[in-house]
Amino acid sequence: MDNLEVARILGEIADLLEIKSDNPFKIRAYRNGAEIAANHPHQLATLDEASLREIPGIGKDLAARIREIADTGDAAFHRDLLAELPSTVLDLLALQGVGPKTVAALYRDLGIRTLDDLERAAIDGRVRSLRGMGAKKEALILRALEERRQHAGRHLLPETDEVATTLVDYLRAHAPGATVTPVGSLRRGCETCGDIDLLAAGADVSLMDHFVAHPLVERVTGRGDTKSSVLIRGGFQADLRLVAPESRGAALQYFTGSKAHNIALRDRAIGLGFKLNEYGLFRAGDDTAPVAGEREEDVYAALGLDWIAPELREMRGEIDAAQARALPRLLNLTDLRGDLHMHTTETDGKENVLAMAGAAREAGLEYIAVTDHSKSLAMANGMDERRTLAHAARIRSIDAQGIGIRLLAGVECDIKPDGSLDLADDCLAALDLVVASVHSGFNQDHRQMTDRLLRALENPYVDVLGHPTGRLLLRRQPYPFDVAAVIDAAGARGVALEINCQVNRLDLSDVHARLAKERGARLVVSSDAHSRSALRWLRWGVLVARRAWLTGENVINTLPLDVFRGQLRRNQA
DNA sequence: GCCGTTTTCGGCCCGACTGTTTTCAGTCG
Repeated sequence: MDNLEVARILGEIADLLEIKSDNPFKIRAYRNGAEIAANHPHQLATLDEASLREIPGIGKDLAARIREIADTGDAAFHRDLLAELPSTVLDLLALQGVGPKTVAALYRDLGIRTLDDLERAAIDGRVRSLRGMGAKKEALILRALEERRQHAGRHLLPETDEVATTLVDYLRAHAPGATVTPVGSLRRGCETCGDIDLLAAGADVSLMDHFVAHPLVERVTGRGDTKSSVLIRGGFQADLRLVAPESRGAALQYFTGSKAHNIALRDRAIGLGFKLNEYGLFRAGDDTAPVAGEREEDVYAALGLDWIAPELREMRGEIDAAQARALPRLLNLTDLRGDLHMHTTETDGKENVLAMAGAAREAGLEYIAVTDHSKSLAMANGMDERRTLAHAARIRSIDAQGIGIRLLAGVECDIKPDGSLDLADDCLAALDLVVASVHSGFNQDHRQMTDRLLRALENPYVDVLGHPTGRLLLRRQPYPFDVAAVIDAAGARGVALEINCQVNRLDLSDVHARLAKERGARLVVSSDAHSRSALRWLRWGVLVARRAWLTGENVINTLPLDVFRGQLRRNQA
């Protein structure tokens, strides 16, 4: 019983209570409990009730529920709720614009239990018969259903990584002599993954028996000696492929993809008188002795190419660059010296400045900017000018104590709908760094949103444009605006563009970040952490940066603090 | 459901936006 499963059940309880219009604070307690479980560094299932109760936010009831889940796999309270409401209504809740009240009304008055039920009702015009619903709401629901369809079956990268890691560890334990590696979109670092592809080289066929018997496996959809497919709880498909050790490199290459990259590579092989498949690179007409196959590097080398990092294998020019020996030296996580976007208990973060600084120091960072929210974000307890300056004074006073990491006093300042900033210029000027972000008014049209962002960039105290496109992966498209124009304006004014590492944002995307690099804009990779554990997310932003062909030189928070400060827009001549 | 304690009860981040209204309910963040 891992923490994620505990979190899933607590989260479902919260959702079900919400649909039932139960006490909002009780709902919050369960939701908070789910978040605690998902982010707790230790296995909750190994803690007794007294130890669980020591965790802030876990009281008598939640401790008992977590113990029950750990011991029995579920909680009676959860089962009772599911007896009142079918679990399929939880799918409705995931639709953009559909909340618990709507779900409750749909279920109670129209008997809608599933997404299919809802789609039929919306098409038939039955949804508008409900109090408070009209034609627009119906259209909204149909659009949300369509968006969901586009994303169906895909999962966020970290979620996929977590399940894959569980499977890989398990397979390695059952095949100690073999090498087991995640391949496919996960190895390429794609922002979302459709399935989990695993490669085992040098394992006995019996590994397949272990694979299909894994406790997370819900259904076995294919079972062979070299390839098996299963459905994993949580909606993942996972494939395991077995190859001989001498084919490991070729198989890694083949199963990592992308498809387009592989087609181009095989085409190149043919042109050079070879044949490339998952078993090796062979001279045409001779399948017996491979030219390369054990090491992936050798496959590329035999084709006259430098080894290409998996993140680049998307047919975006990597083969030409590899042939020209001109591939970039990609950014590494250890290159990052600073993190420029994080929140504390001053607004909606979970930890105080000192705790966040300590976690960043432990993560090996040399400096951080503390950037709590500005006043427009009332739900996050955003700061007005007075609080912003007082907070900055506290941050600087902690910094002055010398705590082994340097602190910058910043703010994440809202960009208002007209493009003005949420805090007065003299306040922004008094800080070390300002991240400016859009958090509301997403429904402006292309022209309005472009003007809004361009106007924000004109403010001389804006140093970084935070999560520039506002997208939420698998949930919300970027707001419409002229991305190239905004990138150009940022580049011209010396404003850095953020790669936000929140796992459902990853914003800028790889494609836009690469555009930014090509247009000469500078970038930063920032965690947007609201808790200590979220600093780990920097890893995902680095993957985006790598997929964007970024090197350390393109990302200014790789610089030592004194040099970095000179690169901030506010400190430029 | 959790928390604190001068309080074992009473408080718990709440404003913007939308679509439905005729003064508000629901959703989002």
